[in-house]
Order: sequence, then C-alpha cells, then structure tokens
Amino acid sequence: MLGKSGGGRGDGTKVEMDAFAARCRAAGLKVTPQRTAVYKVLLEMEEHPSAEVVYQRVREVFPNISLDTVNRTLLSLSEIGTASVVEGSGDAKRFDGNLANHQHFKCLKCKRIIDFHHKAFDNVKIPGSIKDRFVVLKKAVYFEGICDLCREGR
Amino acid sequence: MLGKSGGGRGDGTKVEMDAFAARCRAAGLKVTPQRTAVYKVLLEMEEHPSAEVVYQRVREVFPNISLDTVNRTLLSLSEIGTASVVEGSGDAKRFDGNLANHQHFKCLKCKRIIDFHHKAFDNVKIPGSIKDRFVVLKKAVYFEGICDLCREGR
DNA sequence: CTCTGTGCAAACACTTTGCAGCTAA
DNA sequence: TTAGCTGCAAAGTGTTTGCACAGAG
Repeated sequence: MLGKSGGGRGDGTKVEMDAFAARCRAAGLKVTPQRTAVYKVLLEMEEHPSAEVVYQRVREVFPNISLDTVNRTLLSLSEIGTASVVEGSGDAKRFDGNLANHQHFKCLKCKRIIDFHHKAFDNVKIPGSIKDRFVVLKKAVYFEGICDLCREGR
Repeated sequence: MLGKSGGGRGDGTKVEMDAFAARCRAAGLKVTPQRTAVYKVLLEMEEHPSAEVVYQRVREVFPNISLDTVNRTLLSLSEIGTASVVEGSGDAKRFDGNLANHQHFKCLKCKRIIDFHHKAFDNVKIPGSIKDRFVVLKKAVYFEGICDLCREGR
C-alpha cells in the first residue's frame, strides 16, 4: 500500500469524489460541501471513527459544521451504501449467559440477538498478521439481517 | 431441546445456581439475592437481553431492585467470566468508508477498530439452518482483544 | 462486626427530533 | 423556485458515579 495517492484506501482522489457525487445524485441526495467533507474524512481515516471523531476532524476544514450534520450524513451514507456501520456497534450492551461456543445472528429490525451453533465456526484460525500484533481475547462469527418474525408479520 | 427442565440451556437448575454461588465466592463477590436473581434471569432468556430487559424481568420476582444494580451485576458477572458481553455491543456507532471485503479487530482498551483482510474469511458459508430462517445481509468475522499500542505503551 | 452491595439521584455520553433559514439543482 | 439540507436547541435513551444505609460473610 503506497502513500497518499496510491489509490488503495485512505485518500479522497478526484475519481473517488466524483463517484461519490454521482452516487448521491443517483440516490436523490444533494451534493453539499458538508457531505463531501464528511465523506472525505471518512475515507482518510483508517480506524473506523465514531461520529464524534469525524466531527472533530471535519471541523478542521469546516469550523461551522455541527455534530448533527455529521451524524445525519454518516447515516445517509450508510443508507445509500456509500459507507457502512461497523457490525454490532451502536446499540446498548447485550449480555450473554451462555458460555458454550456459539455464534450470533442479530436482527437489524427488532434487535433480537439469536444464538446458533455451527461447528465449523468454532475454530476460526487467527491470521498470523493479527496474532503477531494483537492479543486476541475473543473471536466471533457474526451475521446481521432480518429475522423470521420481522420478515413475515410486521 | 426439551422443555423447562431439559438441562440444555435456559433454566436455573440447582446445580447451576450452586456453581454460580461458588464462582462468586471464589472471586470475592458476595452472593446476594439480587445477584442470584439477575443471573437466573440471564440464564432463562434465550435472546441476549439488554440491562433494561433483564431489569424488567427481574422486577417480576424482585420488585424493589434498581436498574443500577442490574447493570452493575451484569458487568460484574462479565468480569468474573460467568457471563459475557455480546461482541461489539455497547459503544457508539462506528462508521466505515471501506466497502471492500475486510474484517475488524477491536481493541477493548482504546476502542480502536482496525481493519485486516484475510481471504479465507471472505467467503464464510452461511449454515443452512440460518439461511432458511433469516435474511442475512451482512456476515462478519470479528476479533476483540488488546492492540499493539495498548499492550506496550500505556 | 466489617466491608461489600444496594437503591436513589444526579451527571454524562450519544443519538434523535423539530424547526427556521439556507442552498444545490 | 423549491425540495432537501444545515445548524441550533431540546428531549430521549443508556451508562456511570457518589453516597448513606442494609445485609452477607
């Protein structure tokens, strides 16, 4: 991965920004300077920022922007598929009394978290590149989607 | 999985409750009726509840308990390893501008979320039992632990 | 008897909502 | 011009903290 203009990730090249503008227009969203700035910051940041962090960063070039706008923009971008929310984040803590090996499926609509157990997932191998840098305390396979109840009924 | 006393999961059998008491004592936690009630409810609930939901349920048998106690108890139980917090849950939303296939490692100390990419994880197979019941919109392999910076420095 | 745990209340952090004026198209 | 966006302010939800009393060990 090269530097600033390597084209990999982490820079807001003209091509990327044009694609962004096109995508907004296609979705019926206006291309405002605030939106553009938020998106650019999001691309530049390697570690998935919270709205607050994006806000701090965007303010460096756009001192008048409000946290709400950043929040709303990030949500909009997630909706049109230009960004995404990191799996699982954003809701209240959920507790689990089941200590056996298992995996979770979370319904994005009703927020239920449902256990399942698929043996093949019990022994996910931690890649060497991770094991070398970090202490891994928990490994998980995790699915999100719409559950049976939400799909039918309401 | 059988009914209430099948012994699988979801019931607070005497054996389980005794083991719980032992574990508390071993960790230096007192075995109070509130703690016991919270733990029992957690075992009985199939879908990982938030503190609020546990609270509502515990109140049915313990009308005077406070939400704080439930919260603190759930946290304590997680600390001594008798329960756990569902991966990822509990913090602010995190956003991701990287749409390419990748996985996340989250540092439990500094809350950084770090991308990595391990090809073998890109095509995790969704078990049939899940595919039949749910619409899966996102699949993820996710690790939690302590990152390089937190491990050394502070 | 002692020290931890509980309940209450206030403080905090994050998100959501309503609204008036602004602006991209 | 006009529908959608922004900024501000207030309210909502979930979590944390401090303290006095009560109860487990």
